[in-house]
Amino acid sequence: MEQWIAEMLQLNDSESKMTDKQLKIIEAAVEIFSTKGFAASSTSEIAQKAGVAEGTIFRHYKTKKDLLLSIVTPMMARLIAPFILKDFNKVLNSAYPNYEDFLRALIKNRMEFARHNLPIIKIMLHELPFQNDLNQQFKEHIASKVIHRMKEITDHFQKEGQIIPLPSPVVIRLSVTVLIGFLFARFLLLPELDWDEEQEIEFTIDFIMHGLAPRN
Amino acid sequence: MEQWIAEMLQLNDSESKMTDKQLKIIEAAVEIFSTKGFAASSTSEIAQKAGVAEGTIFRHYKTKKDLLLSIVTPMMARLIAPFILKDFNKVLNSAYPNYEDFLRALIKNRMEFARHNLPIIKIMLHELPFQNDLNQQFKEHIASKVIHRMKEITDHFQKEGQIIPLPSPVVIRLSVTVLIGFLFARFLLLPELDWDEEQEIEFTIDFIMHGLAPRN
Amino acid sequence: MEQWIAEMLQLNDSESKMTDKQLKIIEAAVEIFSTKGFAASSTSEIAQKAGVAEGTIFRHYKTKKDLLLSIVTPMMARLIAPFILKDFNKVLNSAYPNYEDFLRALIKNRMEFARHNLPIIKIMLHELPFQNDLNQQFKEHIASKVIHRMKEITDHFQKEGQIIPLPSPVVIRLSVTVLIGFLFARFLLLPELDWDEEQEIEFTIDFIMHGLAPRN
Amino acid sequence: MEQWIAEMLQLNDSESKMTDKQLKIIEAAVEIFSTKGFAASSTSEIAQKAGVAEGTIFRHYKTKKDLLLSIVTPMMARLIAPFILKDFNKVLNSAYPNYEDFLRALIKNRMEFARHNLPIIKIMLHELPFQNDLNQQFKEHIASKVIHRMKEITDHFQKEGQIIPLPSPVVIRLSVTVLIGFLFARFLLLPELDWDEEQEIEFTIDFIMHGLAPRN
DNA sequence: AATGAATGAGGATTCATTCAT
DNA sequence: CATGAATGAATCCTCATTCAT
Repeated sequence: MEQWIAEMLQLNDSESKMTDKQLKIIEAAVEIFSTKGFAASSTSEIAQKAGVAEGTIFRHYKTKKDLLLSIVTPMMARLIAPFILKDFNKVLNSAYPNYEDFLRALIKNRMEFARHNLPIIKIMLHELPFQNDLNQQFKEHIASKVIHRMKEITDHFQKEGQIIPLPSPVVIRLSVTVLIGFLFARFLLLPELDWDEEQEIEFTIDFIMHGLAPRN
Repeated sequence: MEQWIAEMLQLNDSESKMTDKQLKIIEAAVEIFSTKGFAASSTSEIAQKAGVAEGTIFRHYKTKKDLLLSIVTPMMARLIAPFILKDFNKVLNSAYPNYEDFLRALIKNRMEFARHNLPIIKIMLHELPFQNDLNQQFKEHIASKVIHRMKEITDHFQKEGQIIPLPSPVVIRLSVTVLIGFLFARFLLLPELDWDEEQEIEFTIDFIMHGLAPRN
Repeated sequence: MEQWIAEMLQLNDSESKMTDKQLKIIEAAVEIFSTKGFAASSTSEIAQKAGVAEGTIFRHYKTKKDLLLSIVTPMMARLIAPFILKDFNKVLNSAYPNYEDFLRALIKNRMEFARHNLPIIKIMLHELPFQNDLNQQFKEHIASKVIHRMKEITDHFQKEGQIIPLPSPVVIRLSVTVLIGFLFARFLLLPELDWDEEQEIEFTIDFIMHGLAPRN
Repeated sequence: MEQWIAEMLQLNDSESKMTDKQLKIIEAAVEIFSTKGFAASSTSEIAQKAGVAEGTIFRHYKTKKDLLLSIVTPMMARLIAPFILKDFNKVLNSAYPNYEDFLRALIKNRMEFARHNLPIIKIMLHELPFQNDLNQQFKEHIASKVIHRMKEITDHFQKEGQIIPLPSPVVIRLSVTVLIGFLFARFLLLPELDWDEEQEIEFTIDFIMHGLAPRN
């Protein structure tokens, strides 16, 4: 778990170098928050698991909540990374000649993302409903952007006649719903199953494509 | 909120009379648990909101956890009520000549259920990952039954050639995913929107039906 | 255990008839007080063990402390019963021609008493240091009487030259110490041992008699 | 005789990495436990008397029970210190040519011990019957060792013909009973009396020696 | 930067006692 | 008489946070 956390945080905080202890604290916090929930986790347990004195946590993070935010906030950005890449439009026009390819790329990309960031994603899911600031941050900066981009894409493929001309919120909802449903089943609900991911992905995409195919 | 709670608990405890205070406690607990999460809710706050001495809570529920279970456990049963109705088979064969009708009945039924039990459903969703006993209860008594029934239904309509002969777990996952995705969006993610439920339901069903239509 | 408790309390409260429930309460209290100590015993546990509602205890005994006193106080009187029998002087002069016989009678009598009242004796021992009123009661009404009588007896046998003419407090202390030490070992310290009581008593008396024999 | 004192103090010093506050806590706890009993003492009262926040107690002692044990357990060892000194055998053979001298040394030694540790001894006496772990600890590590040593000594002096050849448990019981009886009377039962300790000790030893003298 | 002792407000829970039924 | 629901003060204990070192 260490590498990707360091990596992830360096992305965001490229200038502020993390101490070794600081990293250990984040690692411990991620594990404990993700298994017990934020409210049920104690800073002393985190300190212990991090091999750090209790006070040390508060030298780096003013409050327990701060610690949470320092974990979840950067993850938010990465959650929508594929939707805000600068060359997304280019990609949109050239790389994905059809909705199916786009879906396949998206699903695979987010799948790897989920695979490597599962604990933090869990934390995010659990705390979004309770932490108002997180919730707002999510709605304002994340959801709106994803929806915006998805709308562009949907419009694009609808114009091309590739998918059914339903209102774009409906198309987005249906697509995303199935996509997230798959990830949810794969990683959260039944992670212990022996999934044939390739095949499931194809079933899933095929399902969406037929569901959204223009009616004749 | 009072009526349906009373109703719900009368279902379960038709003989055991709840005190007035006990009911107040449950109501307060439901509201507080659902807005702050179990771990972040304090019994003293519950007592205050219920207009009851804190000790009174513990006269009726040995533990805070007990109070949670007394709220969530009966809800579990009702969660799958439509799947274990005695006359389900009859219904299956006669009332729903096709998968579409079945889906429509199911989606509408669960929609009403969600509408009337939203707070407790929230509690359930939030606590399932953290309360091991709840989780196990859910997997053993709820999920397995739903899956079992869904498999029967899927097999039935697959035999009739109404839906694509994919492995039933896949069919179930795709159907349920879309269904739950809709309920989730409607009631949890964007409840403040002005939904045209009838139309959304039709879009959703249409999407599933085309997604699962036999390929020619 | 029931009979002797009833008996004991009827001795004291010969006029006020105990309810069945009241008796049950006393029985339960004796058992629980003696195994957990007064402070660590809860009235609710007593009520439960007595098969009685919590409130019922307080109908008969105004406070938990009252309940304790109602158990211990009558036992106090019986503790010194042999020392205040009306015909004690007669007995003194006629029945016990020597100190040895007196000791033997005393030791056997108190032994039976201890055997039949062990739990209450335990309660008394444990609570005497903590309950000031009990303590005072004990010193004023019990200890002083025993000492007074013992002094008479000691004086008597010292005058007869049967025992060493030490100050009577010393003689009393040594005699009583050995006696109680034996009872303590027999019933409290090592009750599970297989005691040959007759022999131990003879050893004990012989020890005291030689220890107090006039020096030549 | 100073040796065991030195040793005893080393026992105490070795573990003293005590904070000032920690010491205050122990002092307060000893006083309150000894006057009200463990169960009737509240941690808040201890904290108050120690001039410390209540939380501080639990930083040093996980549990109220832990606090009790940290007071009583080391006292247990010191209770039998004179019986487990390494050079006890030497002492046995050389320093105490007769049982009387041994008794005198023992009684004086334990008397000083009692004088200086009265409150903790009280705590021990009160809690031994209720705290199972303490009880077991006492029986296994303390009582058995004392009895073992006493048996050696008794055997020794019986072989020399100095004391009556009764079964050693009887001899031990009688000796210890009188000794403890004296300490009990002196320090617990009638501490306010103006004791002539030297004389009482001599009376007591004389009593035992005559009681255990070989019959002719 | 790091520690860890100290804090005190707040946590869940227990308890003796009361009172309407 | 007996009940048992209700109480609220008190209990033991936890926790996030501070601060002197």
